[in-house]
Amino acid sequence: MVTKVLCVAEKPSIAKAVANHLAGQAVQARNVQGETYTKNYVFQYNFPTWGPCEVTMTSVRGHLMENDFEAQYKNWNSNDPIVLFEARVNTFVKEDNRGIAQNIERQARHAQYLYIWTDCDREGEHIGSEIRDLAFKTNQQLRAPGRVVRARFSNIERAHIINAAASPIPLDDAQANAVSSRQELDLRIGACFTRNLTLTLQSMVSAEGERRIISYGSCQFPTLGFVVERYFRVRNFKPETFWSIKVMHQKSDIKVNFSWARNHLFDRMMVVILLERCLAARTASVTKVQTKPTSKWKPLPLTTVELQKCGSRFLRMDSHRVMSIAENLYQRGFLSYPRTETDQYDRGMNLQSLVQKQTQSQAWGQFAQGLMNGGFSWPRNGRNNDKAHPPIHPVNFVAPNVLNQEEQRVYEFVARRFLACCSEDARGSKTEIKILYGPEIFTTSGLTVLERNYLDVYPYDKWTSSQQLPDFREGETFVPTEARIHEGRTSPPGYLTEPELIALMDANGIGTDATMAEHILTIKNRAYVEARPRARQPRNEGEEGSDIEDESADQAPRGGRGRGRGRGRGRGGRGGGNARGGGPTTGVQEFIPTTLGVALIEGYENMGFEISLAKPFLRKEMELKMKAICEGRKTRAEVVAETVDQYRSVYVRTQQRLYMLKAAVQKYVQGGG
DNA sequence: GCAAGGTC
Repeated sequence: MVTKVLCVAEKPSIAKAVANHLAGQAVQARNVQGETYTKNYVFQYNFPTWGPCEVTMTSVRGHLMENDFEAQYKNWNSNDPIVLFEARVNTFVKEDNRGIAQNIERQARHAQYLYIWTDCDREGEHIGSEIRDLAFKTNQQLRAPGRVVRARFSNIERAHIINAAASPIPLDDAQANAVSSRQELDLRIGACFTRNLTLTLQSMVSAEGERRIISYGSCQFPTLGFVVERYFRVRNFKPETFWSIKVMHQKSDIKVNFSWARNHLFDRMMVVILLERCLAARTASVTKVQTKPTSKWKPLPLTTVELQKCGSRFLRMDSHRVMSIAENLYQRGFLSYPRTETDQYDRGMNLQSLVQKQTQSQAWGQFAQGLMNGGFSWPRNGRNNDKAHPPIHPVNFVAPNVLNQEEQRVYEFVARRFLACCSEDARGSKTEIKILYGPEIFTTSGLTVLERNYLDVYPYDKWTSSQQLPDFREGETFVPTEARIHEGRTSPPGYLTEPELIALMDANGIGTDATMAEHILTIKNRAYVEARPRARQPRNEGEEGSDIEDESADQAPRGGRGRGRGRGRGRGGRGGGNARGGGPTTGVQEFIPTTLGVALIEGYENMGFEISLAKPFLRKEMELKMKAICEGRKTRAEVVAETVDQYRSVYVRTQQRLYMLKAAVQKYVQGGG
């Protein structure tokens, strides 16, 4: 009797790729009854572990199962929401997964082995356990040891897949349990708090005929919290005046501006005294002239988070839009899988063949050809590897006329980013000049770009030569042409932009690559925040904490706009901001909380619990607990029990201080702002 | 009518 193996992948694209690799040719797809996307692939394969086998390769579409409370808890009004911490939760096949579940049950019936090919991450492990449990229903034999295995793979290169097929490993129940504990907790906590908030506040915040839902979730609330926190930092900002010394020297018809090593001081008298000492010294002396090579590093391989941030910055698309377009391009076979945390390419990947495909392009084909002719350089390695997917890259060339405008922009960005990753860093030469003027040090620097390299294909990065510096020699002295005091004012931070919000979520573990854009959409849809295009230049990257900007005269009036106008709509549309007299927008969205959003966060904050529902710590704690389950330090039951206790206690105390939440809503929403 | 996580 021939040995039969059932292979199941997490998504149709993986099933197809793996089947073709193992079969060594394109395998004819067999339709699954009533299914549009899921196919079965039947072929022969000689597994080193089991010998020649008849293989059926199929797939699911993510999680198969759904959790919900028992029927008696469905009615919001007949139960106190607190019962949801204890209520029985049932797990069942999701409505639109029935066909897929049946397919697995049918195919498993005669299989000797079940080979799971879900992604190698926690969720993948859990999906694998769902598939296994379904297969057990029709085939008890599979319960014997060694009959259910999984593949360890992190990309779909042929050699890698063949290798994975040769070395099956067991499914990791600990990881699956970690996920199922998170599912149960998110459901209980989310449903309990959401029902309570909605039942308590709905009448206060809904317009006539409207029945607004006020939801709580372990991801959406911290996301809102970030927006509100920044909003208050902008509002509470008090500008301060500072002073600095600016030195200019004209030499060989070039005006050179030197900047003060102390940057600036908040004490004008002190600056006056220091300037006087400089002037008293009359001459400045050059203490250092150094020219050395410098480079601008090429970008890292593209992750989902980075794609979303760049979408906001360069493509004028919000994160949700970018993701749906990338998803579409993936399904049409143009881009690789768009949900990945990985910013390293596996050494075994044949990147040159991917570069080769891009030589067809009118726009960047020539650059790609240059890489083929010896310009190729292996991409840098970032710090992340989810062991499930490679960085986002173009898998096939597509002509622009096949795509609509937005698709073109996304495809072009991914392609250019990929080619930039495969190029050399840009090279330049940097000159630093340091002078001593009286007791004070001033510096200036100049940059000459020598080789643009990756910059030629990646216009999203800017690096340009500065003005040529005149010749200065160490020890040389001169009388500066001009030395004066400059007055500036600190300016408030801007409202939170979408790339900043995504960066905060990423850094705090709020949501995943696949869900961050959805959480942002949720807080928009719940009317907790409003988004509008920012009408000014983006702030310097990585300076989120810096409130200092030069040139007070050039400040846009970003602060003191008063509190958000709450439920009022119609503030969208372009050019909503008034900075710089309605100047051009940058395409970056900024978020402002509505009165409701502020009230929710402030209401909970005012309750003064040691753990805040609006801050990311609870989510981080959950992450740690999941890790504990994965490492065998805790059981699923322990984690669920202790977390439920923790939240129940928060919930009970919330009820005692519900008046605070109502007061905050009263103040912000009904008080008219 | 609730969450967050997969996936289309």
